[in-house]
Amino acid sequence: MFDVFAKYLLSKADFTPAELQRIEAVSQLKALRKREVLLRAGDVWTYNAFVTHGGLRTYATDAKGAEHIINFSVENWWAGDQQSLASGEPARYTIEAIEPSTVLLIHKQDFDELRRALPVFDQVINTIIYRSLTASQNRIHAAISYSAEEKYRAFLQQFPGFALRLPQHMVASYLGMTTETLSRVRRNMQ
Amino acid sequence: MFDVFAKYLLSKADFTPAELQRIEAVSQLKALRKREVLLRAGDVWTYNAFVTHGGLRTYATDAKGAEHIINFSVENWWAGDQQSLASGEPARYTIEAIEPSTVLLIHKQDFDELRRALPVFDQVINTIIYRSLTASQNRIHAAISYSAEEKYRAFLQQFPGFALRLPQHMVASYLGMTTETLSRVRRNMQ
DNA sequence: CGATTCTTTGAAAACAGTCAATCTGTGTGG
DNA sequence: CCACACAGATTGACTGTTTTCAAAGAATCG
Repeated sequence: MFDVFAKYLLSKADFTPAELQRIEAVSQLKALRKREVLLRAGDVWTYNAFVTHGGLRTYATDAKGAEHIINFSVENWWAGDQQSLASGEPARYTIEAIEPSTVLLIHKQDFDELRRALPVFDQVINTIIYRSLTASQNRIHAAISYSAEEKYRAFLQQFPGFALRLPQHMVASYLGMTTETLSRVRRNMQ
Repeated sequence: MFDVFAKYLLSKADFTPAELQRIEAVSQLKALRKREVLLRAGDVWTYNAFVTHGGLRTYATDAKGAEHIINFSVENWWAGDQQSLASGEPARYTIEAIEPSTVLLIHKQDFDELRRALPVFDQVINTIIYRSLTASQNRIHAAISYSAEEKYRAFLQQFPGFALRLPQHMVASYLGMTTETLSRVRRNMQ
């Protein structure tokens, strides 16, 4: 399981075996069943989580009980509540496994220490954060500019194949529309 | 002008005079008239820009000629096209002064060097990036979950007073609705 | 003051949401 | 293996919201 993360890191930069070992030493693996919750809204989040297998969703629940998916995290990507992690406040989002999944957890303290001690690691994390910022910006752009159909097309293009792994109502929730609307959009596209 | 930035940095962490001097050495100031463009979509962006006075907007123009405001940057905040900066690709967004403004520019190379050489600076920038990520996430949440009125209310709450400095059609564009809709939302709120 | 930009309003059309029913596929227990 | 329950997807009719288009009114700037 750790080797998935090691492979990921090595694809981003050159890590020595000693460095990888140091990272492994503070990593803990956690297997999640389908629908199992990694973080519940209201709890405080103190980890950085890397998804080695499966897929998770991060969502908010509104006053009417409707869920709004803020983010998907599939294998080789990160999950977590950045706000809670940085501020120590209770998380506003719930993170839940969509499929049977495995995540690799590194505690905030260990993580920050790794960044300080290993320049390569710091560099890699930095790049990832920037990429994540860019992705957020693209999503904002889509959300405020596109029609329902354009949003769906952009989603398919950005995550090819991924839509097949997800129930459609989750895609709809991610795109900010109802299941029914997405269903009709799909019909009109054929 | 640089003292605005120095004050900002000192409010975030302790910088020695020598450190501040080193930062000043690679900073260049640029005054912008109202409507003056700092970055035009299609050009490559190679700076980090800090706004010391005034306010800018970052926007995309769609096929129909409509503008969609991705971001506002007022005094004591940052502006730039992260995607272009990181990738070297042409910028997708245009950055333009809403009011007469002053920005402090640090070239990408100098900036990265400052981060490497000055741990305090690196730390501060890191915090800012995380905060920016959190802000993006909040905005995504609002964009996919809220009604027009809720979006406007959230905007007023998040940037109190700022709405007064902006033409309303820009607020509307930022929130992903038409000027007419925002005008009607405001009427119904009274 | 005149020109321009911004805001508001109304009416119609397009779009997306809601509610309720039906259809589909999957998996479980008998 | 079948019957059934269940979750997900689709559809139709209706409602509500937002956009579009056009025009008029207000505010701002040189």
